Amino acid sequence: MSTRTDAPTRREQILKEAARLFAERGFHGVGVDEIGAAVGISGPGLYRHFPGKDAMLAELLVGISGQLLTGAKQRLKEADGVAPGVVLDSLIEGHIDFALDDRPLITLHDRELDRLRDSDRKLVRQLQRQYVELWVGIVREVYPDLGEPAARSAVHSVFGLLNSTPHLGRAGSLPGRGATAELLHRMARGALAAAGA
Amino acid sequence: MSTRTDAPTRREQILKEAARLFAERGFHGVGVDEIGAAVGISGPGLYRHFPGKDAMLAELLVGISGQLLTGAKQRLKEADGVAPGVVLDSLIEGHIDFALDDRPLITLHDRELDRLRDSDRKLVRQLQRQYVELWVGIVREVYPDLGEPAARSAVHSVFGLLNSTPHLGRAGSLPGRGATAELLHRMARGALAAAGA
DNA sequence: CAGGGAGGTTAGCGGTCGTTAACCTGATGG
DNA sequence: CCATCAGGTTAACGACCGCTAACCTCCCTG
Repeated sequence: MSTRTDAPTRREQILKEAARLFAERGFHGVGVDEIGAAVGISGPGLYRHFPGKDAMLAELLVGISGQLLTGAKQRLKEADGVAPGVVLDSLIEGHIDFALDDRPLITLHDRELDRLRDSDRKLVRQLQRQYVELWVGIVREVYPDLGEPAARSAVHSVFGLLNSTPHLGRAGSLPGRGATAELLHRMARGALAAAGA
Repeated sequence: MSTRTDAPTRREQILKEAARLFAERGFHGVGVDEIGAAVGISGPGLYRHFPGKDAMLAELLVGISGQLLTGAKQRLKEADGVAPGVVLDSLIEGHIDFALDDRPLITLHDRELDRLRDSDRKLVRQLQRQYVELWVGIVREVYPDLGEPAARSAVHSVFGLLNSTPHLGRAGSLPGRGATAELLHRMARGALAAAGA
């Protein structure tokens, strides 16, 4: 499992705060001085850790896409031979965990992609595409009547459903993390079941 | 019905192009010169039609929220006495029409709200809240076992599902508008049915 | 036919923002 | 004990951007 207990490095602090600020006010809406202030240093001090503001966004987005993909691949590998429906449940669970634990990153994920340099954007798009195709494969195993274009549309729509977590009461008005996760899971399965008919 | 056939006014041209540009590159990522160029005039000419860049965004967001709400109220009124399931279908259909016909606006809707002046933002939030509550009421009629917080979460998630249209192949890779609308509709019903169990 | 408003134009101001330059400081290791 | 270097600091530059000023040109109307 290797859950980290060490103190976060300065670089990680910066990335975390930058993600939060970018998600709140948009990439262009946040100045480097604000990011610096959020970690207790001021403005240009950030350039000791990153070559520029763009690089922070790039590292965040590549990191998100890579994490989602490798997590899914891991779950795929661990569940070898089990029923495809169970594998699908595992994928859904992984995505929900991510959406609930890293809301700012989920927000950035589909909001600021176009602010990247061409090469970075291509990389992120490629990782995203792999992730989608992995889902499409499993979904079509569970619902063989679903054509490939329809399955892809359905998967994107389920992502929309699962990524709605930032809109669910910023305050603690929602009925606890576990119940929310379970509700989202049921809805995702219900949506996919309805798609495959 | 009053479907418009007249030529769009300059103001409407500007709003449409501004919506597209804001959705593509973010509010802060678009300059007034670009908006002007998109309608064939240049930069400061926009100030003959709007008091500022903020005002364009405000009018767009208030317009979206208002249109969604009044459309839903209309559907509610027309369907008086019919089964709540049918009313829910009508709400879903209205939302899908909007999401498919005005993708840039749907994108702006949940992306640039925080760039508004306080008063405008409050207004938009109020319209959005009314829209959500209207849905929650109908959903709870159809699925009486659903508690109010769960119903609200479910509604937000269904919005996430329906608003995923911008992510469905920008090119014509998706299987036609009618089929897409039908798929989204089925998935929304499936998700809600799964939530209410 | 005068004139005035609607709807453009270009020039330019003021502020903000990303980035660089130059400098400082405390820990670290030979 | 001195050299080095990681990790800060402030000052300032250059570009960009929203907006205003000043001006021009139709078109419509009394």
